[in-house]
Amino acid sequence: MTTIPAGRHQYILSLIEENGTVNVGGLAEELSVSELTIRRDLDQLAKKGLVERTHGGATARRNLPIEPDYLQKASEFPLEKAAIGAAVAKMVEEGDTLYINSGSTTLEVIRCVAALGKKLTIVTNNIDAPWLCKEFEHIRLILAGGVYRPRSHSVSGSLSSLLVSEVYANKAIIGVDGFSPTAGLTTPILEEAETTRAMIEHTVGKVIVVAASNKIGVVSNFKTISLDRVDVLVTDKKGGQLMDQIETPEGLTIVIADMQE
Amino acid sequence: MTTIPAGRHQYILSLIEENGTVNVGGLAEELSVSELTIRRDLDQLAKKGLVERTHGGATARRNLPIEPDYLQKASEFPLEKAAIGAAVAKMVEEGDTLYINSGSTTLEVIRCVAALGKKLTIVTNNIDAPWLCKEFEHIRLILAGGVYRPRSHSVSGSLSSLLVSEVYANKAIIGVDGFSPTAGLTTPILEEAETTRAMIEHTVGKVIVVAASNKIGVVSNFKTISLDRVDVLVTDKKGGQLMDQIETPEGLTIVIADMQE
DNA sequence: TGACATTTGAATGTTTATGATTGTATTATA
DNA sequence: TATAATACAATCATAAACATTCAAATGTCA
Repeated sequence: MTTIPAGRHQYILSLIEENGTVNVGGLAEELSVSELTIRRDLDQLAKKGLVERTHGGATARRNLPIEPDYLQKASEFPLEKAAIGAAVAKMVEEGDTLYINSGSTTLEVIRCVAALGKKLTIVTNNIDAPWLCKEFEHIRLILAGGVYRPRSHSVSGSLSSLLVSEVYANKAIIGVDGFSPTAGLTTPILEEAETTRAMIEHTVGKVIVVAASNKIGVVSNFKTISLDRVDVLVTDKKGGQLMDQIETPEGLTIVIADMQE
Repeated sequence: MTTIPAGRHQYILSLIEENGTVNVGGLAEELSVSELTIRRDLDQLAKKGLVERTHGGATARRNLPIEPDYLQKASEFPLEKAAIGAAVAKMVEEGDTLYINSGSTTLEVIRCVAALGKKLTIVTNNIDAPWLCKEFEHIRLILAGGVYRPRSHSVSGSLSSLLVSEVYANKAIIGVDGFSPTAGLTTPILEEAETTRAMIEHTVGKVIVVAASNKIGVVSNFKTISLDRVDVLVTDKKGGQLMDQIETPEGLTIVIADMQE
């Protein structure tokens, strides 16, 4: 038996693949190392997104294997994001061409929208979108080009706008880092803001902004557009309460995504 | 037991193939050399992309989370492709801007080129490239946009050419499905041919074609360009033998990628 | 033969992995 | 809900693996 960490990791993964779960004590005995070492192994595998850590062991993970820090962000408000994704999916109609920008919330939107089974064209700068859509014949996916940004799993910048300037969509689904009545939509990355703005400018129909409650009232670094171009805000229950306290602009529809549903 | 490096390398590879992992101490004892020598062996194999180096040993190279059929294709000539990738990496210089089209061989090129540690700009339509480059700060990766094609893990078509028409590279590294003195470079997909042609037309330096022996003399469906625009062909040993029988065009340099090296 | 490149091993200081210890958090059971 | 058992997190010391540099042995070519 190999005595190197990587060998243990492989073995643990194969065991999880087979049984669905593993427990710390059993592995420690079987591999003749301390339980502490096993815990560290499992933590490392969990950080890579290969297993799901549980009390006393680990279980198989079904979702995408994606980057740890991104994974963490993606699982920040999983229920809220899933609810928002489902709510947006209801607004999409057969034949739509959708602009969808990058972000963990909009990735969830892509997942829900693609699962509808409707014929759609999705134009996005999210690098994970191909992975989600690879099996769906009914989705025509157009990826924006541009400079790759690992941290945000996206491409952006002026080269992205080049493609966007040639495509017109009838709906835009936009995730933001800040949603504020005064500052409008804001993001922490200049290039992302530019690409998102280009998307909105080339949308002839409704602009739908998705934002969980932790984005409401927040102002990030770079402005995308002001709120008057936004038609619909899809948020969670808590976000709806926050919006009640704010003076909502004219013509903005607020949709509360129900998590119980 | 032979004591030459290449012999050890082959033995180590076979052992990894069989067990999934090897450890430094065990190999050193088994092969009667110092652990330092084993480490150097593993480092060399890792540099060629044949194994994955870990603390204490090495493991079989992790596979990308990619489609089965693509995976199968990618592992068709793994040693040849790794050798070709390493050979191309030697031709790349600090500061280069590279066009690299899609395909399993060129993906291997990206892996080798990215591992060099040199500051580079890579422009590609291969959707798996971000995954390979996500940890490399020294690589600026520009992804071409366009319509996503799941089967080939790429984006292509006229929207891709839009971005390509704005970027000029000083080297192009092109994978093909057919390499023929009479028919030139050919691929089975029209859009891919268009995107590849655009890349070559926007390259001011050398055009390097990579093709394992199973592509030499083959004619696929759609022509990319004729051979007179190709400066270098990088192929494997068997491919070199095939090229000897063919009348090589003027000005075409043929590089044989050595697998033992 | 001599100059040179390649391979190998030794010596060095550094990084990583492991296990013991302590106290805290979580789960199970009465 | 209270309590015991288990799993955990945090810290430290030790050991193993590592990177780096140098020098010796080996092979190659002129």
